Amino acid sequence: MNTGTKKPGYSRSTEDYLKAIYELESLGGSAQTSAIAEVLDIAPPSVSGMVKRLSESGLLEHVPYRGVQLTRAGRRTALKMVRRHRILETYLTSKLGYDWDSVHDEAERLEHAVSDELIERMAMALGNPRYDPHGAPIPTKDGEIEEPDLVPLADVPVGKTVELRMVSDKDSERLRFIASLGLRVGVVFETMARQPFRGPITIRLPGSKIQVVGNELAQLLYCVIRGQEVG
Amino acid sequence: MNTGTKKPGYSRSTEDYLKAIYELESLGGSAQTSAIAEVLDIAPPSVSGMVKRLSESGLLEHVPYRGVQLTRAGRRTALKMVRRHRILETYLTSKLGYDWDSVHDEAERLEHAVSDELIERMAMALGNPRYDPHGAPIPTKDGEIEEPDLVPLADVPVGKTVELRMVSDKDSERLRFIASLGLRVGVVFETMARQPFRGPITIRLPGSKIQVVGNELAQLLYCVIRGQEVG
DNA sequence: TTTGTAATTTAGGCTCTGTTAATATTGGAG
DNA sequence: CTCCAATATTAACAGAGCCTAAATTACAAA
Repeated sequence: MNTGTKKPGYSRSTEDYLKAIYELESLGGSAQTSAIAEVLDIAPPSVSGMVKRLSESGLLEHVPYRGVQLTRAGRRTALKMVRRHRILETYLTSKLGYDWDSVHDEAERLEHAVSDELIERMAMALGNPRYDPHGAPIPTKDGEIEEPDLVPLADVPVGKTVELRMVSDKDSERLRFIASLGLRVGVVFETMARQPFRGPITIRLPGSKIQVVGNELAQLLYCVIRGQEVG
Repeated sequence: MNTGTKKPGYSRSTEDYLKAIYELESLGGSAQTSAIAEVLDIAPPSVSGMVKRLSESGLLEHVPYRGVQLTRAGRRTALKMVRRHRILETYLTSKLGYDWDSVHDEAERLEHAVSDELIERMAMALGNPRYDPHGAPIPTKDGEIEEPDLVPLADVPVGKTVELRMVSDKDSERLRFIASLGLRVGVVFETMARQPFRGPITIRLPGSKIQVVGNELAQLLYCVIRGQEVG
């Protein structure tokens, strides 16, 4: 009577791989071995080995030399890890006074140790938030996630009013720098000018504060365009 | 210039062994291989192997066939784990609505994943508590722990007024049963009678509620004697 | 079509932490 | 003092997950 749908209980490594692969898939269709290796800071042959084990467990499908795709079961677990990570980040920020640039590492470790119950209690205590402190959408308990339609600041035309909606949580230094420019999730500002050749972008923040943002950074600042300045 | 005192970063297993050995030492002088194996639910030869590695790391001293004792470094780490565990239990109980019978397992996993900073933030949010929900003393940040002088209820003479101060957190079912008797840390009651031959003890709780407690359970209920009833 | 380069996988090894089976030591009972 | 039972250790091995070096495959450029 055991249909194989008991308590999964995957290893820390397994959880890390699934989450990483999920995040790579969200960007471009399927995840390459070398990309996984890069994200997890592991040698590519180690990834080959692990991918084999994970595909034998039915968590992903592997076409040798081509890449990897999560199965339904794999995606379910990956989304659970994403939910855990983002609830944890939100909790640490709202309830324990962490800054948005210091929650990532803590959540990265805790996400493997918490129970479902603890996560749901935290979510409850937070009023079931839909976004984490970096603006990333939090998957629901049953694995649904909003796919927000955002534009990197680097691609916003000049003269638009935009709202900053999401920033990558990975690099703590970068987050500190972003905050030091006066940028935070929810801030509304205007694009004033952009230099050619992937040059920096000038923006006007609330209070008419002017800042210049390099192109590389601007690619990681995800915005919604809210309106258009009168020329 | 590396004196070997950098960031420890011990494995999950190492942390479990050290904590278990610390707790065994608190009961009877030194920890036997079989006792460690029992507590950690591991085969004795595995313990022999691990003990060898831990003693090579300078965390404990091992006299073959005799037993094991923590070194200063070992005790420091053990007490850190105990602090983590007890702060976590307290936090989960006070801030996230857990019952005293359900916090142990959660804390057991989290204690390996949290950072020092998170524990200190939790402790701060709780007002630096000195006892966990089961009445166990919480070691300070620098590894000092109160050694409360408590008497098992089983050893309290009849006719005394006592306060329940501490209960083992290990067995969730037992904790539920204890609570169902009306017993909680801090409750003051009187010993009314005791049957011979390790028989049960009759107590009178606040509101004159009478309960009977088996001897085995009574050995795990640690009390202070507060006064004496007039014969 | 051939060929070079980059990406990937296979082969072989290592550490950690666990297992069981066999052996050694200790300490108490006779 | 001897011997047995309990306890502990050693030996041999397993598997997860990492590594490097060598072999293989894919793909694009010539």
